[in-house]
Amino acid sequence: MLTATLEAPVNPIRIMPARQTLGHAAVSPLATRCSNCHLRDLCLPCGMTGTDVERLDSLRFGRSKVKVGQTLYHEGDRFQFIYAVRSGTFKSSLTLTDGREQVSGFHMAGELMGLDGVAHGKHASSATALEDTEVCAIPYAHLTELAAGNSGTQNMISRLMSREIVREHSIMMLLGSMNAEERLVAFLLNLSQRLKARGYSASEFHLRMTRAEIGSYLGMKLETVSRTFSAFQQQRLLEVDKRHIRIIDLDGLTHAFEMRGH
Amino acid sequence: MLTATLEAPVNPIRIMPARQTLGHAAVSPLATRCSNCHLRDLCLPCGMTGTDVERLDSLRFGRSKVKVGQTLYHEGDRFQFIYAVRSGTFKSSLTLTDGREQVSGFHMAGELMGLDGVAHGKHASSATALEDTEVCAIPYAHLTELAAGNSGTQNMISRLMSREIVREHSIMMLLGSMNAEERLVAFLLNLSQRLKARGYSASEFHLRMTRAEIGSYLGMKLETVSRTFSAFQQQRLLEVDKRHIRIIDLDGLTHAFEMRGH
DNA sequence: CGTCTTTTTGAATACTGTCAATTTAAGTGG
DNA sequence: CCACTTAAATTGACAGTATTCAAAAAGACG
Repeated sequence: MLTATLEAPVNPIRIMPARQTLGHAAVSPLATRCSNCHLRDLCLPCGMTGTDVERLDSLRFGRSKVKVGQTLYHEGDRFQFIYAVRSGTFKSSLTLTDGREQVSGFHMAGELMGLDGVAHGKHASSATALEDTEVCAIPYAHLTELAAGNSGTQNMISRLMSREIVREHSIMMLLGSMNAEERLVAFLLNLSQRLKARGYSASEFHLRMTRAEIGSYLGMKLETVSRTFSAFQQQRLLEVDKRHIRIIDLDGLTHAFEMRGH
Repeated sequence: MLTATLEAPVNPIRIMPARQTLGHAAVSPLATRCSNCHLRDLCLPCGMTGTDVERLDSLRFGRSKVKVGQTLYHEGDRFQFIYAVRSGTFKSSLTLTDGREQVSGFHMAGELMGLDGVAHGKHASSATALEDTEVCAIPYAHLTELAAGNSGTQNMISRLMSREIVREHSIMMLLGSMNAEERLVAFLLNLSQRLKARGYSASEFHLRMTRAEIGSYLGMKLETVSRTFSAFQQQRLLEVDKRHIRIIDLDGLTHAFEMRGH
């Protein structure tokens, strides 16, 4: 049914060298140091002490721009790097045995991708850019070396992984016990919070993903996603214009979300 | 609706000292050493080298018997130990805002519980024994100390956590993209494999959990679980007698499982 | 031996999915 | 730049699956 020629182009991604000689060479490398990064409170260094964060600076890693539609890594690729989103949005996804795609997460600035590759040395999911993006590519081997001599770093890795486990728990809860409306509310409130934490408006934002991708993530069909958006709009809880969302009645939404079990 | 007096008794669990003086004291302590444990290929030491496993023996940890219905730890409890199942079966579960229980996993011999507590220092789920059980209670602080001086141990921890992430991915796939029959087949095949890996029959086994617990885990109602079992029985794929399951037609089941998307 | 839990099954309902048509937006190439 | 093609989103009508409510049977447990 699908014409293969129309698949999103999957070009190889080049990792930029850690140190790119530019006109402003004196400051540019600093930007790739964790301790100075504007995302440091959201990203790898989150929860680390100041001295431990400085130790993190001995990590030398490259940055890479990934254009919309490009794939940063594929399910099954050898696991070498974990990636931190610097800007833009990614989705991660798995391919089902019948070839369909199952979206397993969305990632924005400061969030990590690829931790599922540690288990077997191969990426267990694929990461695709939903808009033009930039990532830090952190060599996992370097990170473990650093952790070997520094328990703060080691604890950070463990905490990050555990956080991922907890995060997935909550998605399991969502998929296992909520109806379509509750799922969509949970999704929107989660997005809203994460955007707020990044300095964006919590009440008005632009979705970077299609209805099909939202549906795949939430375990519902794209038509149901669309219908549920329309229903919320009619109830005056949201204003929806394609991918532009404005939350009108946050309490109403939250209420709809919590009224499971009557 | 529920009478509080009928809740399963939640007695405090006593952790037995690592070294209990018994008649056969000469061999008993060895049983708690990872390198000699009959579960070593499934449990913590899985994938470690021989010398690293021996280093694991410097971990001193206690064992604990947990009776059916008792809870090993509760959601929100301070996180101190990770637990390895020695014998019996556990469920982990979360409590939803409306008070209902969401089962997030089942755990059998050699499997670890509690890794979700690393993230915030509190257990993110509760663990309840589905039959009389025994666990090793491994102090997480000791484990990280050991890992600080031994990269093999550190990698083990990371791998185990990543494995948990991958495992949860597959449950998300299940919940997000399968219908009732497919979910139940996936569940049974998974149980079957895990039992086989532990030396039990892959084709005939006893379920330790109720229909309601299976349903909660698989995102369906207990009645649907029951009906689906009955349907499989009518199709001569299974023999079901309450909790006793016999797989008659493994290929048929597997086929039913893979025929998503026709 | 009676009580309570667990399981099974039926009937009716509700929700989500499927199929299809339409609209709008986005991207491509002349 | 416009015509054309393709993708994304919305909406309706209908079908199908899972849930809800209810009742009964079978175990489990004290």
